[in-house]
Amino acid sequence: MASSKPISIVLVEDDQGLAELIVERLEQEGFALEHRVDGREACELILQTRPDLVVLDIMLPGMDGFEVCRRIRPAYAGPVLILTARNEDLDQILGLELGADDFVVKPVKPRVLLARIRALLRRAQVASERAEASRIAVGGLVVDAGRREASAAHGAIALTTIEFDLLWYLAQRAGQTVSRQDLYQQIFHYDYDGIDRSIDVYISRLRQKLGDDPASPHYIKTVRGVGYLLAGGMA
Amino acid sequence: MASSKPISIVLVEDDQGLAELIVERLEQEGFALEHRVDGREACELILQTRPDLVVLDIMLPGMDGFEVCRRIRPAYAGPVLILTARNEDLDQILGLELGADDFVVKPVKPRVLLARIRALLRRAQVASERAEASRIAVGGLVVDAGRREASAAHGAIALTTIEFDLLWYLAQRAGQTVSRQDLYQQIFHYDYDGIDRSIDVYISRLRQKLGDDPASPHYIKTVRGVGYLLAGGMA
DNA sequence: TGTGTTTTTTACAATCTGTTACACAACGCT
DNA sequence: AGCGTTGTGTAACAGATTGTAAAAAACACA
Repeated sequence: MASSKPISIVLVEDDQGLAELIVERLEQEGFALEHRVDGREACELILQTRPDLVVLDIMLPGMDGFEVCRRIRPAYAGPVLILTARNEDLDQILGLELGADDFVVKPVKPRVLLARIRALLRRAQVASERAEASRIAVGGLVVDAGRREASAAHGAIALTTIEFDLLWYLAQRAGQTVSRQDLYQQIFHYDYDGIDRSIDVYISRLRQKLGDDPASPHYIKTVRGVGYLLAGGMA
Repeated sequence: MASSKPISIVLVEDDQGLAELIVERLEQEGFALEHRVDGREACELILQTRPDLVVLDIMLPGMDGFEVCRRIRPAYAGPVLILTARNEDLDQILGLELGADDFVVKPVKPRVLLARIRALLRRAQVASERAEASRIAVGGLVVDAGRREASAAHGAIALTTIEFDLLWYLAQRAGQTVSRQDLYQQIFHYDYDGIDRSIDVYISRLRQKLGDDPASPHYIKTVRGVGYLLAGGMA
């Protein structure tokens, strides 16, 4: 646990007494704390410094916690822990799906908060070790490995296991042609016999689900004699 | 949670005779004991395995009990019971505030030790129900181990024992595919025979309660040929 | 003991996978 | 352009896997 750089946490809380209590305890535990009272300032700080975790009070002057969460979420992937005074807020937190990872109801005991923080950090650790990236965006298409689904402008698209694996593999190599052999190896884990047409069938089904016309495809292009390629890349 | 799993205790004690006595008696009571003589080794073991309780002698070769306590405390939140030979040590224990939760003066009678252990575990239980990561928020869903229920935008959802255990296990691994085998092992505590369909039935009921459509599920996705996955991860 | 709930089993329906067949498109050659 | 050859798209089907209703068994509790 004792790594070179201390774990950084941004605390957004307008109650000075509580904030001090929390800061003191967490620093004592070896975390590097930054404390902000104002929501707008906090947003900036979070987006600039990318802390390992954010602790966010809902009731704030200027910009409330919900808004802060919404604002940082697109660009900040770390865990967010919400502090809330009233139980009623839970409905909102859930309803808004604003991407909080946990929440603690006030009054907060430092020990409780600490335990939650540790749990979140552990989860985040696991999540970040697990993959290069769990989400790839390419040409208006988002492929999400955590949810095993793709999203286009229309909305989420449910994919079967093989469909997803295929698309994921293509997405990781967006912009380059991927051979049938490669795809076959990847999907079935043994060599391509040169006869099997199943890859073509899955591609066909994928195109159907993505709303792609094979004659002039938006996403999955055919490379005759070789394989396929997912449009995108930065070429 | 898993009431079937035995309570784990790490004993750090260099007196072999006493150690054996304690180990024997506690194992007889159904606890899972790990015994270490060396302080440094003990530290490692504790931090790695996170036992439910630690019994720690003060007089140790290598690293003394005080030091062990200080070292593990930042990362280990469970109860620590100190064994001490001399009455004088009490001052130190109390004065240093090193975070021990109770202490027993040698010579130790196993019956006394047992009673203290039980008392500590009871206390820790209460504390952990409030504090420990007994709740996981993932993609608009909150799974609460304290209440053994889930909440979505609609509100709280009552779950049966198995339904909850299943969901909890999945929630802890949100974003990863979990095999049927794994789930079966976790729920029934013996190996999957490859025929039993009960996991599928529970998943079905969970989806029903969560309001999830299996054809394009929001929460629990099917990974054909393998198992299931709860959509999520961080961010 | 009776009543309501949860667990487990079973059977059948729905969906997904992998194959094949055939239609069509692209290419090469004359 | 005409023709054969090769490659790709996809409908259709059989087998495998998963979804779920329903019945039976086990359990909980008044």
